[in-house]
Amino acid sequence: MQRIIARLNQEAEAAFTKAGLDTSFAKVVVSNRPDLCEFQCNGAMAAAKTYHKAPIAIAQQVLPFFEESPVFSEVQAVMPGFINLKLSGEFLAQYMNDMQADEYFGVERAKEPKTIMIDYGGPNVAKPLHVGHLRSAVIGESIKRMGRYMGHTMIGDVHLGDWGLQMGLIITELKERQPDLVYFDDSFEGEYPEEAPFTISELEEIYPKASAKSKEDPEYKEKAMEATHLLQQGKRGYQALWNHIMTVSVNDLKKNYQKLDVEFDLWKKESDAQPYIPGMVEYMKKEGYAHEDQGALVVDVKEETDTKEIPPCMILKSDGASLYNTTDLATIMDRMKCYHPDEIIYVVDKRQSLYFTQVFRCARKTKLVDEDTVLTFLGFGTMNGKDGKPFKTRQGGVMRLETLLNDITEEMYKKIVDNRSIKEADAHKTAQMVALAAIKYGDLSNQASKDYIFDTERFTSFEGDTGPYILYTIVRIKSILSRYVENGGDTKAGKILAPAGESEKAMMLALADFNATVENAFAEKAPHKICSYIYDLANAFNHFYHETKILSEEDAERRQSYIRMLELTRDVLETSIHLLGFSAPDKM
RNA sequence: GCAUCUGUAGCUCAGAGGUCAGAGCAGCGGUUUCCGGUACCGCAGAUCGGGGGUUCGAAUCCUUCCAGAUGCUCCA
Repeated sequence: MQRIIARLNQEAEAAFTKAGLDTSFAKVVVSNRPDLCEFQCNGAMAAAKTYHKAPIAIAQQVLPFFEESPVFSEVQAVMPGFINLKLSGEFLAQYMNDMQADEYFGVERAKEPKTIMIDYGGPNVAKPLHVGHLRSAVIGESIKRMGRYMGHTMIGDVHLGDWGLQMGLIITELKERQPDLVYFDDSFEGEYPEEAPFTISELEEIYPKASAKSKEDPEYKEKAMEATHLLQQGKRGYQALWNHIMTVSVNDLKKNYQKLDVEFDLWKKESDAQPYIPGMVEYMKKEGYAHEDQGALVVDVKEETDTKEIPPCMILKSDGASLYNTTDLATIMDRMKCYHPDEIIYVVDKRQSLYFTQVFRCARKTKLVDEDTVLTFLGFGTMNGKDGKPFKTRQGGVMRLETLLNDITEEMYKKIVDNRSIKEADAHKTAQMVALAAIKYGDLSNQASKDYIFDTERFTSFEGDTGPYILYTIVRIKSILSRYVENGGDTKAGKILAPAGESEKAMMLALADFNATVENAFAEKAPHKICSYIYDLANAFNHFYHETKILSEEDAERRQSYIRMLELTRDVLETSIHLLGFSAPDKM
């Protein structure tokens, strides 16, 4: 469906044409003075110079042609040359009815759907998720859902960190503790056990211990590096252990992401990219892209327009080992080969900006991607505590994501039980939903690229610009609708009528903005725009609700119109929060 | 040192050339013959970091200074 603003632009263009003026000046925008008008056209001021006329004279010149249009109920030319516009109620009501009939509530889906891979999550094997993983998961999930809603093929890849020293460390520590395990018996030729010799909590305890030891004890580190090397060479026993580590760890990660309502299409790992490396290195050498520099193999990626020195992209370390760059480039090869995406989006910490600049340039220069393959770096800021410093536990340690989620769920549970009589089991489930809304909305309502302060008290509040407030509004609408149905009402009867009052019209205008909001939010990869949209819509509804008797409205047609409006509002709100990655209960 | 980003009300954030700079929280004052008051309405609170410039018009563009965050080949 055409955006309402696009329709208004058409009207404006027609008016300017009729007035003998260039249509390039005919631009309508949402008013920033809602007390004066709903939309405004500022073209007269821009045109003043071209036509050597006073802006107000130009405004008055086109005004009659705006008046002709059926979509406006009120048009005015005011000093210095603004054209103030109000929409006709009938036009708006028609737009509402069309919107309701549309499966996507007016959103224009992509005419040429793209295949877009989105790399987010980025957890490491054998390490628990901590708060640092939150933003990537939450932002990435939202963008993935927005892209899907727009009709694109979105492929979410968790891009698991399973390569490197960490694995060697775990194997080494395991060997110290349980040297008798068959995995360490080189003469063993039988089948290894199916059961892992450790649980996830043991694994999570082993890794930090091993990591600490390796920092203090060079000999231990040597052993871990050796183990890593043997693993990468394919040593049977280590491979079997690696499989166990993967299985135990991935199962746990999946459980945790599920609690966050985050779902990946692919569980690809850094190790999956390793087979591409030898060929890739060979190719880069042969084509002359890569050269040796201080013993390392690098690709120059600096460009003339750079305002600063961009260091070359390193492909192999001087000891011949691969590194993060190598793996990421190989991953790009893998992705191009398997999915041939039009775009790859990386949702990662913004501090990796320079690094990704290097990788992207290298991939482009060495033609690992097509010329028109878009590589997007979506860097997000740090999640800070109330003191403005990176979020920590009270003890100053890294907080687990699970702990954060549990704490906030507990908090929500108390609030829910305090205020409403609700069944124990329901309260628990509801608390989880509200907690997720609190966390995700709190995160997403900030611009992704900026650092933000995670304020538990503020995010979990039912008042103000918060997730719980949005859910409360949805629940309230649902409650009214179900009461209507209980009393024998038919929610599908009738249609939306022209608004009778100001607050009703304001709500319609808010609803009508849904398509433009979603389209823009996805184009700019800015979930916070959806947040501010639903906050406005929720406010518009609550305002309307407070001055309108809905169920006791005596005029049957008007009552049906109200009900249909509520349905549309509920649907738009629920669709929006789905795009953000959470959902609303029926009661709370 | 160089580079990037950020600086808007007491606090947390929107706004990215257009009419008095918007919210929320905190503060103060209201609204209940109640469809969910975890709501709604109002008041108060801002030389948009400072200076200079471009423009009919600048929080928004340019420039400079100040402050903070971050990053600058063999970690990821």
